[in-house]
Amino acid sequence: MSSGEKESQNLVPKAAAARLSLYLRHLESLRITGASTISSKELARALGVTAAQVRKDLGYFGQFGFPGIGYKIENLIVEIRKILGTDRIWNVALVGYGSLGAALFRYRGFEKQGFRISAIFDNNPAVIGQPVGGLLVKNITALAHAVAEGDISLGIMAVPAETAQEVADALVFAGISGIFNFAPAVLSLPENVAYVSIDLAVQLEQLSFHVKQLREDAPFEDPEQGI
Amino acid sequence: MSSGEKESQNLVPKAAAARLSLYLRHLESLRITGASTISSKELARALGVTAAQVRKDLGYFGQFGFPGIGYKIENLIVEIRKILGTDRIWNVALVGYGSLGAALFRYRGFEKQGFRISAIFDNNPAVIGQPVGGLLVKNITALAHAVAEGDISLGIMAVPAETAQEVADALVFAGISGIFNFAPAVLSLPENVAYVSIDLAVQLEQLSFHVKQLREDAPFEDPEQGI
DNA sequence: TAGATTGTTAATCGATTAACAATC
DNA sequence: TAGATTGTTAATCGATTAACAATC
Repeated sequence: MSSGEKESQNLVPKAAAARLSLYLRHLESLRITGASTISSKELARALGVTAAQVRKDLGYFGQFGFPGIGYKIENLIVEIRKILGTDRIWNVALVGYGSLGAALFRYRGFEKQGFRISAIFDNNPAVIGQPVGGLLVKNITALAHAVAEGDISLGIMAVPAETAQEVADALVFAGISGIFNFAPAVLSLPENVAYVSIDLAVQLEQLSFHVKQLREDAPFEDPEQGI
Repeated sequence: MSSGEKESQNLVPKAAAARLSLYLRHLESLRITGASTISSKELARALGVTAAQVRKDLGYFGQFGFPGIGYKIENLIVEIRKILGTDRIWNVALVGYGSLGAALFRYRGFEKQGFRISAIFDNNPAVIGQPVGGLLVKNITALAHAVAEGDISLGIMAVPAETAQEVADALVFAGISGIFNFAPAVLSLPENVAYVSIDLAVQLEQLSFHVKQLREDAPFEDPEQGI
């Protein structure tokens, strides 16, 4: 508890970090247009947020802009990548090679951002040993060894809810630093393991909730309704 | 602008609605254990939130509990389903039958919550006409007709970023009420169309960011670190 | 220089938590 | 009755927005 130890803790709203990814995505899409600078106002407009928020979000991490000019796109891309940790390659273990796991393995968007699925695991004898894009699906019992060998620090879980906690425990035991979970379950993890979870059904439920809310707020069919 | 028109607008924090889905998920998993009531404290503990938050979240929608007792699980499931709009079947159009689209179609979690993918569309001649689990992949040009015919009100987009906006426009034109988007793009949609978006690469970036933050906050390797 | 735009402080807004009377 | 727990108000906390001096 010496002074300063809590300094770096929670100064950054987590929503700010989430927006950083979206800024990056837009900046990368701008590169091909040949633009070289962008203002917080333009970036905000493209993302549907306020200019003040763009500047504040970036301000949590440093000073990247030029008054009167804006931000240099190439430079900002590099800086945001550093912040997010995608200025490097991350080796990722995929656990669960069902249809979702297979789709995630084939998904091109990951490697574009430096995430390389370098090992695949399952517990199903029918898929263990199967060759997949240059890899072999391994028995989940080989996880710890492969993680250590392959310098793997992230795990993607595409397994049923029933086995989710035990797979998570195995990933933690293997020494993984972060878990991206698709199983519809809350995982208990040690504090030093990072955690992002998506439940696809929950997201669809949110959509139906929003649809319902819109209908309640506009009880009479009025497709051209203004502000 | 007559009085009262804004009443139902934004009394409910959107984070509250998101948690409702998680409460529901946990309650459903409890059913098989035979428990019949649960307190806000127990529910909170299982989800990693505070008991006050559980009560407040539910309080936005009504009074579902019994002082001194807690909530009746069966009853609360029914009520949350009503709130989320999953007390009915939603027909869903899946647009984009690549590997992600195929995985989403096979995903069992959707139908459990009442979402039925009842039509599949693509623009690729190689997959159009292909039979898939009792359906045929249709040409995306048939969207509007099929949506009207099939009482479809939600759309899932599993298409590349490049075509995302035009697919979204087609869904809107076809009269869809909500879009679940997996394309890494910000969509422009009319205000009366609900919208949930997941960018898988963005989620992985968030994970690497959190891993990086944990490492910065604990510069010296200390796997047994306490609170 | 005048116009544009940043970085940052202060003001506002919204969401979470704590506390407790009412109820079973 | 005593103990448990809700629903809700008030207090706290955190995040967003507005404003503006500094800068190019």
